[in-house]
Amino acid sequence: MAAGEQDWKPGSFTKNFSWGPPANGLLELYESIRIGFDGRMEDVPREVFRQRVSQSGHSEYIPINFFLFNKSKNGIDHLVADELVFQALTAPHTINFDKLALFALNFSYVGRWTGADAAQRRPALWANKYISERVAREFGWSTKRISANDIEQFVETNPRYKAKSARKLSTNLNYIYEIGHLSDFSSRRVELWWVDALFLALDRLIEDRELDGEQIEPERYGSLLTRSSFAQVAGARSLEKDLATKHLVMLYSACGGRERFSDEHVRERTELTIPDVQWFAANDNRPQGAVHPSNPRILKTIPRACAMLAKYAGFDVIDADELEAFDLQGFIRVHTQRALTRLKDANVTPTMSVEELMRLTRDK
DNA sequence: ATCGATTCATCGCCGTGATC
DNA sequence: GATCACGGCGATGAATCGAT
Repeated sequence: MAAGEQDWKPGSFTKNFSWGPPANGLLELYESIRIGFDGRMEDVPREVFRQRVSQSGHSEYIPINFFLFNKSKNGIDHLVADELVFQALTAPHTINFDKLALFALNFSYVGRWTGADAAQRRPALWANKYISERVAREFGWSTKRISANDIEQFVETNPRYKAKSARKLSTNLNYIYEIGHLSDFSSRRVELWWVDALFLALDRLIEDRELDGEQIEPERYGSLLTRSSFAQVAGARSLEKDLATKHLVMLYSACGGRERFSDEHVRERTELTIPDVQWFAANDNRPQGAVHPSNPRILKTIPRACAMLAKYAGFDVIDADELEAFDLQGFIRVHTQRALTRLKDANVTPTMSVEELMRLTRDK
């Protein structure tokens, strides 16, 4: 397995996907996922997905071989319902989805299926390395310097690249980066797509380890993420992102990792973690938002059932209606006001030490 | 184990539209 | 109006499947 796994092969990426008008971004992918999963957050047999998608007149190979995660369940190939699928099924199509999808492509963990060769488990290492080595390290996320020619030059000069030509792959990759707004990756702020990407990365890393029969304990989620290329390919780095990472990994494990999409698991987990909680089976299946009190930009959409677990992990939960019109500035205002009131109530005096002050503001 | 059928990755050609 | 780059399309041959 060793040799072939490191090879860079274009795979179906030289085949075009019919993205439609550039202004659509990755809408075609978004729709393919919705059709392929038939709107349900459950793993779907690869064969069923393919049939649904090809019947609807969309191409299949690019979604299933580059953007989604494959694994065998009871001997049948399945596509895994993970964070990317969750976003496609529960949120309208926006550039947030496109950027999350670009992350998935660049992160490049798509699992295994029958007939796939070893290299296909990481099908776009050329993109992964182009981003981490050239765009991040050399260009410092100055994305204007990305071009089909530059990609071609990068790929062609790498000894790991195994194909006759690199032109088609390069123009296709550059095209996707453009319509999917890779340029926004230069932001150092914590943004919605980045938060989702972190969850997606953990979903994929954990699944990938599982393919080799390795179960990752929740305590190791953080280091699993750190050792991966997540931080290199998820846009420009910053202290804000580093700080947010800790909170989000905690939220991820609090909600049960990949089990967060199973209401049954979440229910059991909630009853186990918070014994005296009242469980409500909600009719509303729109997701909710978990916001971290330290920074309202740390906003993660989660399955409705996870609300209690998110609160337990120290997040505030906002409802679907609120979420749709989430006003970041307003949220900050309200929270600052509350914090000031708390300080006043706590009789803050000018003679307090920094430590005392910190203790007061840190509570909850 | 064999061999035709099917699926797949790769490549090159073509029409289109942009540019000078 | 010549040239070029683009993505779409489909030909090609290799890999794999599955019926026997």
